[in-house]
Amino acid sequence: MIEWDAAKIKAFQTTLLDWYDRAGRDLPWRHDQEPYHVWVSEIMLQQTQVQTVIPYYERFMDWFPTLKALADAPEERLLKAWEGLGYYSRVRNMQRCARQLINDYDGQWPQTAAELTELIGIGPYTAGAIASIAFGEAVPAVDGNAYRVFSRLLEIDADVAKPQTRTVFERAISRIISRERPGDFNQAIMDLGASYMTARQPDSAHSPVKAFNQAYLDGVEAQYPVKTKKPRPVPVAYVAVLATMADRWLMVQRPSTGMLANLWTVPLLAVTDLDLADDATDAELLHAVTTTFTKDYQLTLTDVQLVSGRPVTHTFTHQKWTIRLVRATVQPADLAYFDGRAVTEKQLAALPMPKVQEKVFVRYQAETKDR
DNA sequence: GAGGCGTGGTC
DNA sequence: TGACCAAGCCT
Repeated sequence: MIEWDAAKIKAFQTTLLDWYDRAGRDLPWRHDQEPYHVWVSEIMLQQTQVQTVIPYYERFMDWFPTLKALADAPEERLLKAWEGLGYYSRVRNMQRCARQLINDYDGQWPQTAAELTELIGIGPYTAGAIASIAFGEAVPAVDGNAYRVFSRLLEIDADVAKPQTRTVFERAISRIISRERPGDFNQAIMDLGASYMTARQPDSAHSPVKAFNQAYLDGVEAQYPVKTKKPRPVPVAYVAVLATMADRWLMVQRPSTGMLANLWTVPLLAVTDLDLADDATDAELLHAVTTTFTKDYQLTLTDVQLVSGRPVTHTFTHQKWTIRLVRATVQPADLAYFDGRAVTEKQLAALPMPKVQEKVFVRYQAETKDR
């Protein structure tokens, strides 16, 4: 890691901010410095690309224009607004944070990063982003862009996959950040990280800060940032039960904790819970599905059949699901004890569902048309 | 502090 | 396909 003197720091600030004034992106959440707007955008942008976020942000502001609207929203509507964005605890934590602000802070945002970190769902990065952008506090906002940009500029060799590395970057950036325009400085770093200083195939030769990019000047840019690899997703097998009662689909809500919390899917049975031998036949599978389904949902399945075709696969960060599809019907009288909903096609649209559920429906329709 | 927690895009 | 990446936080 190299050090910059005061003159070089000043020159870097000027170069970076001049470029940002000239070429910074016009994004919907940059039209003002409302902390609510900054906050919503920053939460959406966690692990998510700008192009994906823009339409979600516009709709979110339409549905929940104020902190109070968000605090008062039904969770189903909230999750619907987030449907397809992933990491769904983000939006549930946002509502908890909105209520926290209203109840404990008189509806007023605290204005320092140190205080913002106390709020639910706001960690070191988001606190720095809100404090600098909305309130002008000269604090770093260390995200993936900052790791990428500053590891190259300063040849920082610390492993960015390790939590304690963040403090290394915070200390370095704290010395370099503009005291006059900290919010613009942090956003300029993000724009730089999304344009010239990308993860793959950076274009440092044309970067406005190439003269400050030590790794580039030394021809070792490809080495940065240093990051250890994550383990591969573990395989998990399910059977999806597409069950109807008259013209209604049987849908169940996932538990309030863990993966896809509180989202809706068709009943999913873990194959490990079916107690099947490795060489089990389709008939044995369907029998096990029928008995397990009855035990789990107090419903009797009839006309149980395997939907032909390949299983649906869906890869999460840490799990790879393989889902076989089973079609069945249930008797209306049984629904009294069903812990879920029997919904029409139209009602289905109001339920927040994960992407993997959409894949299951799409596959089912593809397999059953013209039959 | 390692692992849980989504999705879309690129190579 | 699989591997990796993209404005992280929580437990």
